Amino acid sequence: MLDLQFIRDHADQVKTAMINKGIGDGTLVDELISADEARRDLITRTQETQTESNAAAKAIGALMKEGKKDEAQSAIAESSRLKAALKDLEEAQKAAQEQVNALLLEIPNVPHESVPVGRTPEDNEVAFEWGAFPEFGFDAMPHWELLDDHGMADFDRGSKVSGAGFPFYTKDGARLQRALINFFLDEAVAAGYMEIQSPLVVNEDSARGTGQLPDKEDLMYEAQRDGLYLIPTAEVPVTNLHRDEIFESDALPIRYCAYTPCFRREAGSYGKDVRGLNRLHQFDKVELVHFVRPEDSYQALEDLREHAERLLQKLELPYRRLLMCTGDMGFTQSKKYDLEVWSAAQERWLEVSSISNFESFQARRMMIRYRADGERKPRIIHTLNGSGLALPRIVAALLENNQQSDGSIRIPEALQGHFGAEQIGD
RNA sequence: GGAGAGGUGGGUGAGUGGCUGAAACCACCGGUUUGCUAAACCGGCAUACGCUUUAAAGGCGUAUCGGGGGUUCGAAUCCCCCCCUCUCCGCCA
Repeated sequence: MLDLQFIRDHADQVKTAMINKGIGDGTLVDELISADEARRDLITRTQETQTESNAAAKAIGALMKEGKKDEAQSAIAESSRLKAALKDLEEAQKAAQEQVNALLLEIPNVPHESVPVGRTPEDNEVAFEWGAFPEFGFDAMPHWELLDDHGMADFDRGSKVSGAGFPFYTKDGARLQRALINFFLDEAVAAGYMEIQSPLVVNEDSARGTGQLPDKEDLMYEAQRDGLYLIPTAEVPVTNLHRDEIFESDALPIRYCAYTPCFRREAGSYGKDVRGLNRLHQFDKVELVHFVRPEDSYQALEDLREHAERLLQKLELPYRRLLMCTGDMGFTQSKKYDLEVWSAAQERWLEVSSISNFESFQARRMMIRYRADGERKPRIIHTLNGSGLALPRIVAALLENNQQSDGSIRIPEALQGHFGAEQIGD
């Protein structure tokens, strides 16, 4: 969420941001500001009454001690009267606070000035392209056929055991998963990230902290009986790791990498968009998370992006980088890049990484702060995250792009050590 | 899952209804002393919110002793629910 004071001081800027993100016409901002005025008025009145009440209670204590029972008695009557007034005020104040909170949660983050204004995915800016599309002298097979030919995955039995979107990986398929996970983690650690393993379920507070609640509960599988959610991304547990903490100034930046399975309920479209590994309910991902000082966050975004891109280059996968436009970037982000790899048989781009700067939007809700040198008041930090990388579509592109005329699949050199072979198939 | 004991400021830890936003000690920051270090001594040291010409700073106030609710004129202290930690038992990778 945004800082209320910031919204008050920059109402027009926030309204423009909402319109550019395609979220309402900005009238919510005016509603919020007037709700906040009402709230503050009630707070002031409540506190004044509370002050009187506290003074009265204190006086009663003193009178009792001196044995002046009669005077104490009339003071108690006065105090009781104040208490009744206080109760009404407190209820009104609580309601006003809730209204402000609810409105505040509906105000999206403000896009960075470098973000292109636009409404649809067509308005995203292709900022960079790398690598050449492979040329085949034969009919290239989509990855689901390649998986099948090499016995690398079993979708049918996955459906039987769990449901659609929960494949088994088998033989070289399972080994390729393991190789990629290790490759991504090793690269991240070499780049200075601290490797951690996180819980795969989180409580409600954590889901709220990173913004999955209250609006996106349909995204997550829920263990209702225990009040827990299966994580849709490691972003949730890893960012919440430092919820309600105050860092010393020399503790930042902190950079984590974490491998986790991710669980997503989202019922997507049908047909070839969701064929094979294109869209799953459970998939594996290495996530990168940064906790940084505000002044460092845009440099950190570029560092994060470059790290993710280096992985694609090492895997020799043609990719492009999109700078997401205001309308397609999401509610909580202030700037976001997507990386998409070229899937040679499907002849389409597949999103494999999403890299975002949230500025203070997440950290404010989670109260993650740091104490700047010489400053008394703690400041909200900035958080960022990005995939480094998500596996299924990497596997899809890897298989499709590297298929050979003899039916075998070449493993990129950088991955051969982790995989333990130069190719799949004879 | 069963039984018991606990959760107080960065840490240890006092505090069983008004004198406690909270003793004391440690850590940390500033100062005095000092050839340097150490020691000693003095001072400071939570967070959020509201008000204050809301630029800071300062001042005033309110709330917070795991979380929520209740009793009371008044709660860290009494009652209820929940969460967490520890010990023992059970179960288990």
